[in-house]
Amino acid sequence: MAVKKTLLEIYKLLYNQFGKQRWWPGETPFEVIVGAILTQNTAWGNVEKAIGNLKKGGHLSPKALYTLPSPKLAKLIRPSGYFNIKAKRLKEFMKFLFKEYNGSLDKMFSTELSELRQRLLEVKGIGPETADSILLYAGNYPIFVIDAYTKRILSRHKLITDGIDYHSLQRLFMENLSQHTDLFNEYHALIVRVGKDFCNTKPHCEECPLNKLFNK
DNA sequence: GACCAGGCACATC
DNA sequence: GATGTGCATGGT
Repeated sequence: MAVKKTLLEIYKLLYNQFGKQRWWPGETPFEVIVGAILTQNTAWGNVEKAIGNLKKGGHLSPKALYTLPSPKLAKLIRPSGYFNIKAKRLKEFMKFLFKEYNGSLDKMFSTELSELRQRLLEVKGIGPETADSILLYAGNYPIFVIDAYTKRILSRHKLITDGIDYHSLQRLFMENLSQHTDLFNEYHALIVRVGKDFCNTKPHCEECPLNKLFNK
């Protein structure tokens, strides 16, 4: 199986089509983390509104968010949906950050990759995708993020079976690509890009640029 | 008005 | 261990 070749071809095609994505859309590592939690099963546009509210109120820093009362937080992030549960999840992360690293992202991100990943997964509300988004896009660790688009696109083009689990798919990418943060960063961003533009819920997309690779 | 979005935890079988 | 369900807003 020429998986390695295929994955690289997909990357090149997407890169030529869309160019550099320069992800994550967020100004600071902390904003990336907040965005990663808020975007769970939610359209990014709604997340931007929520983040805008936090920014406007001066709450978008570890200390500020740590001390912000949950009900107030929930109200501010209302546009991102699931606001009660997400307020709780953000608070869980803040408790973790302050308890384990004294509120310092630098300290947190000086932890070794697999250890930090495991610890993040122990925080209630942080699952595999959120943890990996935080690690890759806020912490610059070389880890590949899998999301709904990744599964949908590969499955539409019959490269994977539908029920594949997160870590199997993550292994597929990571074992067949060079372990570079920049590559993982761009690749996932490009997948989201082509996903948003072409591979949405409408069953088939004739215009999908990836059709070129897989004899339609 | 239905359907969906860059998940996750928890209940139930 | 697999499958189902609640969480909620805003855009198409």
